[in-house]
Amino acid sequence: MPYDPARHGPRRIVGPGFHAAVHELVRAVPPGRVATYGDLAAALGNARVARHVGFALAAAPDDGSVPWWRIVAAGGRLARAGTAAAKRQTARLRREGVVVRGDRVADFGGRRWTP
DNA sequence: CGGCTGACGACCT
DNA sequence: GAGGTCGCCAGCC
Repeated sequence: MPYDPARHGPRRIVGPGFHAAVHELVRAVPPGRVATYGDLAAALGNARVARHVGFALAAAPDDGSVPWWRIVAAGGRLARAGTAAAKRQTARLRREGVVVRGDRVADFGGRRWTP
């Protein structure tokens, strides 16, 4: 289906360096707080590229310089629930005082942080 | 240059 | 709630 502004809304270009831009934003999330993929995508100018935020995190260095564990899916859900990555994320969040029940962040409304 | 690969989100049945 | 569709596009080969 071709792009149709009436159906799909205004097209916005994310542009090159997207991963780096995501990493920058993620570094700004304070400890004990969480942000969503969609929020970061919106902050980057295109709410539809939430997926790419995820891809950018997958490519992020896992050395602590990018706190990827503070990024959750819409509604406070953990992405990739049940995987080893999700377990690691849960452990790291709890270490910061974030309560996680099952695959969800408790009190998501109060924990949510947006750029 | 073409094809493939994806940490999502909104919406539908 | 559970499961499927589709839009979205940078980065890597």
